[in-house]
Amino acid sequence: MSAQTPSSPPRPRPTMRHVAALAGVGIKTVSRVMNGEPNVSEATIKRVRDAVDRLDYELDVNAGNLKRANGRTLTLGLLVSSVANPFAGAVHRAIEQAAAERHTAVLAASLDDDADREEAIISAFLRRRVDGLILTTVSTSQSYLGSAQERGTSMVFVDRQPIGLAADSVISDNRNGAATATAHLLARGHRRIAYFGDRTLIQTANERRSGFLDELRRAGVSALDLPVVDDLSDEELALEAVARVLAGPNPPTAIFSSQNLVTIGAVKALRQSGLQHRVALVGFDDFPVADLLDPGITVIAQSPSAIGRLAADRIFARIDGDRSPFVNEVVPTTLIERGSGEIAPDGK
Amino acid sequence: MSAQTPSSPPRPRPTMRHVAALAGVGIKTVSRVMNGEPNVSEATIKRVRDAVDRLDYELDVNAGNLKRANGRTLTLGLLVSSVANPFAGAVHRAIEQAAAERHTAVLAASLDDDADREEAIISAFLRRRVDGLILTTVSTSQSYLGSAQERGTSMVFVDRQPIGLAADSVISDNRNGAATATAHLLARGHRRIAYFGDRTLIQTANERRSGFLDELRRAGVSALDLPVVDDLSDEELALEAVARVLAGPNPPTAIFSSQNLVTIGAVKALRQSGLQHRVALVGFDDFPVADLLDPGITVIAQSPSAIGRLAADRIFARIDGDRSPFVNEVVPTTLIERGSGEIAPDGK
DNA sequence: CTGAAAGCGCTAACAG
DNA sequence: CTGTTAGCGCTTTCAG
Repeated sequence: MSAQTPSSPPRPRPTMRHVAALAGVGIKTVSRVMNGEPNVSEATIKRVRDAVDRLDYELDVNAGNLKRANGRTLTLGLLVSSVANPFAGAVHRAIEQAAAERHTAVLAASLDDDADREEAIISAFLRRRVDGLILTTVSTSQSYLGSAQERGTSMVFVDRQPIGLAADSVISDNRNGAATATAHLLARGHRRIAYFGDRTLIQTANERRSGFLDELRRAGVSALDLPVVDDLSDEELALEAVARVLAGPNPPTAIFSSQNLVTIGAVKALRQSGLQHRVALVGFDDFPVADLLDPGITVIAQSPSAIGRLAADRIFARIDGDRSPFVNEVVPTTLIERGSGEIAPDGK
Repeated sequence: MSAQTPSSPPRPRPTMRHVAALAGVGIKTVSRVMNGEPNVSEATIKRVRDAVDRLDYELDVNAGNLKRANGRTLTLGLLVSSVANPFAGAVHRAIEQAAAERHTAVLAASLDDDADREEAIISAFLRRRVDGLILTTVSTSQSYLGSAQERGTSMVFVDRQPIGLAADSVISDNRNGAATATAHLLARGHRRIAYFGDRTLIQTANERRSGFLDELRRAGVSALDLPVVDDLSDEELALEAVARVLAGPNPPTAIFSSQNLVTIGAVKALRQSGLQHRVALVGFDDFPVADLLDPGITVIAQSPSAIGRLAADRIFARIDGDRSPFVNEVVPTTLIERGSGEIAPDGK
C-alpha cells in the first residue's frame, strides 16, 4: 500500500527501449510480443514478458498508431443529447458492448440540443482521430462533415438523419409509432385528441407530430380544431400546457404526448385535474415504472439497445471497408398497453 | 451534398506540412497558430488560417502529445457500473461538464460489477495514456494501480473506496443515509423492519447494511430475528425475496431496501400482496416518478451530480499538480418523504 | 517574429 | 527468428 500522500515527482514511464534493454533484445522484438505478432521464439517471448512485468510497462497505442499502416486509433466518438438521458444511456451501452469486442474505446459527449456546440465537439473527436463517429445531431446541416467523411472517418447518425450529407443512419420508426398511438386512440372511439410535443427543431419531434396528423387524416378526422402544442422542452412546461388545455373549452378526451418528459408532465396535469381515469393517454417512449402508475401508462416503446447495436454494426462494417450504398435503418416501435391508453371517450 | 455511396479510396488527410507549404511558411509557424502560441504576426496568422480552411486541416492531438513536454492527452477514463444506469449517467454528465471546460474528452466504460474485467478496462485506458482515471471498482484490491499512480496518472474513486491503494475518493454517505432511513422507520414506531440488499461484494451495499444494523443497535432493537436478505442483484430476485418474507410467519411492518431495483421489486411485491398501504417502505437511492406512485415512495436520495462534480474537481486538481494528502469526500444524502415511509406499524 | 533540426514512442520495411 | 533503419505528425530547442 502506498503512502497517504501522492508521490512527489512522478517516476518516469518506461518505454519499449527500456523493456528491450532489460530483456536483452531489440526494440522490434518487444513490439512483436506486445502486439502478438508471430515469429518470436517462446523463450524470447518469455524474456520480454518478464521484463514487461518487472517494469510494469504499458504499450502506448497513440504512439503506435502514428506509424501504423491503417492508422486506426481503435476509438469511437459518440455524441448524444445527454449521457444522463436513459435513452442515450441504453444506446451507449449497446455500442460500448460491440466496441469492447473490437477492443475499441468510446469517447462520449453530450450535446444538450445545443446546435452551436455540435461542430466543436465533433471537431474535438476528429482531432483525436477517432475511427468512427456515432452522432445525434441538432444543427440544421451536417455538410461540414463531408471532408472528414472523404478522409475515411466513418459515421452513422442515430435518432436523426443527416442534413446536407449522405451517410448511414439508424432511427426509431417515429412516424409509424406516432400513427400507431393515434390509431389506438381512434379505435377506442376518441375523436378529440390533443397532441403535446417536444421542440420542433428536433427531427424526431417533427416526425412524431407528422405521424399523429397523418393518422388523423387517414381516419378522416380534421386536426384543425384539435389542441396541438409544440416546444414543450421540459416536464414543467408540459404540465402547464396540458393543464391549460384540459381546463379550456371543449377539452380533449385523449392525449398523445410525443416524449418522455412531456408524458410525465401530462400525467401530473391529469392527476391535478382528477382526470387520469377519464382522459386517455398514450406516450411516445417508455420510462421506468410506467407500469406501476395508476393507471399504468400506455406507451410506444422504442428499442434503444437495438438502435445502438445496429449503429455499432454499421460503423464497424464501414470501418472494415464496406462501400455499399448508405442505408437508413428504421427500428420498429412497440405499443405497450397498460391502461391509460385504453380509456374510452366517455371515461370508461 | 456528397454521393449516396461512400467515396472509394479515402482521400489523404492533410498534415501540417501541407498547410505550411500552402501558406508559404515553416511548419513550426503553423504549429504556433494552431496552438495559439504568441509571436506570430497577424498577417501570417491569417495566411495560415486560410490554408487551414482551404485544406480542412485538423490538428492531430495524439501526434502532438508524443513530444509535448507535459505529455497531457486531455483525456479522462471513466469506469462506471454501467453507462445505462441513471446514477452513473448523472455522475458522467457532471464529470463531462467539468471536463469540457478544460477541453478534456471522456472515455467511458461499463464494468457491470464484473471484477475480472476491471483490470483489462483500466489497462486499455492506460495504454491510451489518459491524464486521469475516475473509477467505480468492484475487485478486491486496486493495488495493481500503484505503478500507474507513481507515474503520474491521477485517479479518484467514485462510489467506492480503493482497497490496497491510497487515493482520493468521493462517495455518498451510505452508512448515515441508511441509518437515517432506519431511524425514520423506528421513529414511526416500527420495530419489525426487514432489510433487503444488493450483492454484498459491492462496497456500498455493505455500508448501507451496516448503517441499518448500527441504527437498530443504537435504538436497542435486536436485529437477530429480523429478516435481512442480501445479494438481490435484480428486480426479479428482490420481488421474490420480499414476497417470501411478507408471506412468512411474523412479517415485518416496515421495509428498508438498499438499492433502486430492490426498491422497485419491493413495491411490486407489496402491491401483489395488497400491502402497499399497510407496510412502510424506505428505499435507498431515488428514482424517476417515485412521487407518482401510490403511495409515493420515501427514499434516501443521493446527489450523483454533486459526486461527479467533486470527483472532476479532485482529479483536475491532481492533474494540475496538487500534492496534498489524499481525501475521501463524503457527500450527504437526503431523506425525501413521500408517503410509503410514513406508514405506521398498524398500517395507518 | 520565423524556421531548421532533432526526436517523442512506436511500427513498417527490410536485411540478416 | 531477430535487429536495424527510417519516419508517422507533431513539438521542442535553438539559431537566426
